[in-house]
Amino acid sequence: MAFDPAAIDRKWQARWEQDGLHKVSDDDPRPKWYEMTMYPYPSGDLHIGHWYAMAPADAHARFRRMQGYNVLHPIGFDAFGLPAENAAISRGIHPYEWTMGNIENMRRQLRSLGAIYDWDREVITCLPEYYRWNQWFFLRFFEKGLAYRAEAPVVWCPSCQTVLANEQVVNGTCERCGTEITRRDLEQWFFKITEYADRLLDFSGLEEWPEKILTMQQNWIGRSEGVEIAFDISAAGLEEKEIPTFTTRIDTLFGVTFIVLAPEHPLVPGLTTAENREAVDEYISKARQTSEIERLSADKEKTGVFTGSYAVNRLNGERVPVYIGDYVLTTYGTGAVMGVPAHDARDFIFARKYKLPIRIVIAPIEWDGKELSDAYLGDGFMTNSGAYDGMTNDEGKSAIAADLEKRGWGGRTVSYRMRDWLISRQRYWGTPIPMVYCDSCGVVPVPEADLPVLLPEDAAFKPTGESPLATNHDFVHTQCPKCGEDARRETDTMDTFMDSSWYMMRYLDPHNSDDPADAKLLKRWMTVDQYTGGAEHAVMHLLYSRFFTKGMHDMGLIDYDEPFLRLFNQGVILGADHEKMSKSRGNVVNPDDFVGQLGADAVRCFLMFIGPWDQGGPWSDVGINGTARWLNRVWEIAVRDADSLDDTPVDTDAVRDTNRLLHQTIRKCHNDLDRFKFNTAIASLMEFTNHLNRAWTDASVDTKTWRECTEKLLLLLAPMAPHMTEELWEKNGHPYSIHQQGFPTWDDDLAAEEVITLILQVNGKVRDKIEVSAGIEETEARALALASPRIQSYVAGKSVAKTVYVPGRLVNVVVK
RNA sequence: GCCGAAGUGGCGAAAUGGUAGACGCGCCGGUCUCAAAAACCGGUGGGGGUGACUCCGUGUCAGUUCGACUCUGACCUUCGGCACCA
Repeated sequence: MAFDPAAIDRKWQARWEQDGLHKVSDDDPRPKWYEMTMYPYPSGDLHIGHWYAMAPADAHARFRRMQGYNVLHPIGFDAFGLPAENAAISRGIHPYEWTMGNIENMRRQLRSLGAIYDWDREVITCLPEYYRWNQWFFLRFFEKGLAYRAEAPVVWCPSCQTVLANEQVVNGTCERCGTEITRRDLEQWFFKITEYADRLLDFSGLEEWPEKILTMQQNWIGRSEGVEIAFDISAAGLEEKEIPTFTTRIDTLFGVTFIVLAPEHPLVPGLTTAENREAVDEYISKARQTSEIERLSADKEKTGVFTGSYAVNRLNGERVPVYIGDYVLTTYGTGAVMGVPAHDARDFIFARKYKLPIRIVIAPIEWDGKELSDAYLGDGFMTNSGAYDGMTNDEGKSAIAADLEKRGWGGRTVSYRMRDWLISRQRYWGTPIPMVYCDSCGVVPVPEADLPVLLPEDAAFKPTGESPLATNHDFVHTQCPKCGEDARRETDTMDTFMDSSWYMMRYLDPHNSDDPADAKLLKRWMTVDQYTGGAEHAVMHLLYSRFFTKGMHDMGLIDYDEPFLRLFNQGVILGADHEKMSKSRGNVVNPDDFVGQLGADAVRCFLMFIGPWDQGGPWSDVGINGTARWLNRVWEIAVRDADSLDDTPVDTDAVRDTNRLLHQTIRKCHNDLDRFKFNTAIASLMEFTNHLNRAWTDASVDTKTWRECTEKLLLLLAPMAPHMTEELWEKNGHPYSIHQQGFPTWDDDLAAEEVITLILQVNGKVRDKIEVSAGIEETEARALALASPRIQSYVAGKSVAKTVYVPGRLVNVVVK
C-alpha cells in the first residue's frame, strides 16, 4: 500500500467538506474554546509565512478539540487597504474585482492546508454587510464623544497620499511603504484612545500575553506623572498671561534658567519682539524644512533662538529668557518646557551652546561644589531652592507641587506619549465615514437607518492628496439628515485597523443584518481564549482592538472588556539563507510545490518541527525530507498486519518498556502541545515511532500492544498531520473520524521508570553510571556509589568530605 | 544612547541547578542492486591513545554551588523594540 499524500489530501479535504466535519455549532454542550489566528490580507497568494502562522495554530485548535472543547477556529480576509487600490491604478482592475479574485484563489490555497476552518463563518471586511457595522460603531463612538473631528498637525505619507496614525510610523517612515513621512495641519477624525490610556495600561484582565508585547504597549502609551506649571508672561502684554509647561522634575524648579517653546507653539508670534522677529521667522522656516527623521534624531545638535521676551518663575520671582527650539515637540505635554540645564541632559547642552546659566539645585551625594561636566540626573538634597533647601529631592517634589497647587500656579498631572488614534484616510478602498456636513447644521451623523453609506463603485483612483471620493459628485452631494437642505458627505474613509478591531465578534454571527453580532452569541463565545499572530501588531491592531473593546464595553454593547485572553506570537519564517524572505533576495519558498509533492501534512509537520514556534527560523528544502520520511515510516508501520505478531507477550519486560514509552509519549505530547511546543512534541513521536519499529523487528511486541500503540500514535499525530492519520485510521478499521476522537490520556504509574541510571560523580564529574531500581533508598545508593571500583579509583588516597544524593538521579562524592 | 531577547556540533535544535548535544538534516560506512536512486541498518562535538580509557567543550571573563548551558556580575556579538516624550 503505497503512501500517496496528494491523493489522500484531496480525498479527505473533499470528504470533510462534504460532511461538514468542521461546522461549528453554537449549541454544542461541550465547553467552548475560541481560538483565532490573525486574518490575512488577500494579497492573492498564500506564501509559506501564512502557512507558518496558520498550520501550527490549526494543530493547537485541533488539539483543544480532541481535548473535548467545542472549538471555533475561524478565518476571514482583511480585505480593505491600499494594495487593491494600487492594483487598480497600475493595472486598471477595480479594487473590488482584484480583492475578490484574490480571495477566491486564497480560499483554494487555504483549503490545501487542511485546517478546521468553518467557511460559513468567513468574514470579508470590504463587503457592505461587514463595513456597515464599522459605520455603525463609528456612530456609537461619536455619540459617546469618543470620535471627534479636530485640526491637528498630522502625519502624512507622500507616497500613499494619505494621513497616518502615529502607530503607523516607523522611525519617521510609513509603516506600509517605507517612505519618509511629513507633517500637515489638517482637520481629521480621531478616536479618543488617550482617554483609555490608564485602562490600557491595566493588563490584569489578560492571561498569558507575552511580556514583550505588554512592555511595548506600556512604552508606547508612555505614561509619566508630573506637574504642569505656568510661567508668568503678563509683562509681554498679550491676552495670554502665562506659558504652561510640563515637567516630571518639579523638584528642579529653582534651577530653571530659561524656557523653550516648540517652534509651532501658538504663543511664539506674540512673544517675539520686533528686533528678534527676523531670526525667529528664519528659524521657524528652517525647522519646517528639516525632515521628520532628522528632526526626531536624538543626537542632532540642539538649536534655538531667543524670542526677546522673558517669563517669570513665580515661586522665586526670577525672570528667565524665552527661547524657541526644535528639540521641544508640539505634540507632547504643553509644547513648552522649563529649561533646567543642571539636571536635564538636553537642557544642559542647550545652555552650554547659548551661554545660559547652569544652576545646581539638587546636590549630588559627595558633590564638591564644582561645576558639572554633565547634567546630574540622580537624587540628592535640595540646594539653592529657598525654603526647600535641605529636603531630599523626593520630598521637594511633593512640597513644591503642593505649594504650586495652593497658589494656583500649577498642579499635578499625567502626560502620555500616545496620541489619539487618527482614523481618517484620504483613500478610496475603505469604509466611508458616515458623516454629513451641512452649512446650517454643521457636522451631522448619518442616521442609523440610512446605513450603510455605500462605497460608490466609480471613483478616480489616482491619489491626488485628496480623497478620491471627493470627485464623485453623486456621492458627495446629499441632503442634510437634520434639515433636508443640500449638504456634503465626508469623503475620507476609515483606517483599516477599524475593521480588525472587532472582527472577532463578527465570526460569531457573520450574516446578522440587525446587529454586529447577536448578544447571546457574544455571551456564548467571547472572550477569545487564544489569539495567535505576529508581534508586529503590538501597538497597532492589538492596542486598537483592546481600546475598541473597552469602548464598546462602556457603551453597554458587550459585557467583557478585553478581546483576547491569551496571546501567542509566532516567529518569522526565514529563507534557507537565514535571511528574511523577499522576491529581491530570491529566497522565497512556495508552499504549493512541497504540498503537491510531499503532501500538506509533511509541510505542516516540518514547519512545526523546525524549532520553537515563537522563535521562527530558516526553511530548509532538504530538511523537510526528514519529516516526510518520518511520516512515510508512520504510514508503513500503521499498515502492517498486527495479526502476524504473537498474540501473547513474548518478552514481558520488553512489552512493559513499550507500554511505558507509550504513556510517556502521550504525557510529553500533551504537555508540549498545550504550550505550543510542537517541535519537541514531534520529536517525542519520532522517538516512539523508532521504538515501535525496533520492537517489530525484534518481535518483542504482541498483537494487542502493537494495536494499542499504533492507534494512539495516530491519535497523537492527528492534530499535526490530519490527512494521513485520517486515512490510516480508516485503514485500521476505526470509525470515522479520527478528528472526533478524544486525545489519548496517560497513566503516570505506567509511565514511571522502574530502573534508572544512577549517575556517580566525584567532585561533580561523571565517573560511573549504574542501573538501579527506581525506588532505591538513599543509604543504599550512597553505599553503591562508594563501592564502585571506578569511583574508588578516584577516591583513593583522598578523604571523602561528603556525599550528595539527589533522589533518582545521582550520587556525588566530594573528596579533598 | 536606553530597554528586552538570544548566543550550544557542519546545520535546525534538545536539556531551565544534576548523564550536554534528545529528535532531525547533512556527512561517512554497510545491506539491497549490473549500477544508481529510493528504502533500511550502523556511525558521527573536538584532541590524545592500538586499547580499556582520558583530557577539553554550551559567546568571553569572573563569581555562587558538592555540581552551572541553566543562577549572579561585567564585557563582546546578533536580533527586536523605543529613541530629544521634558
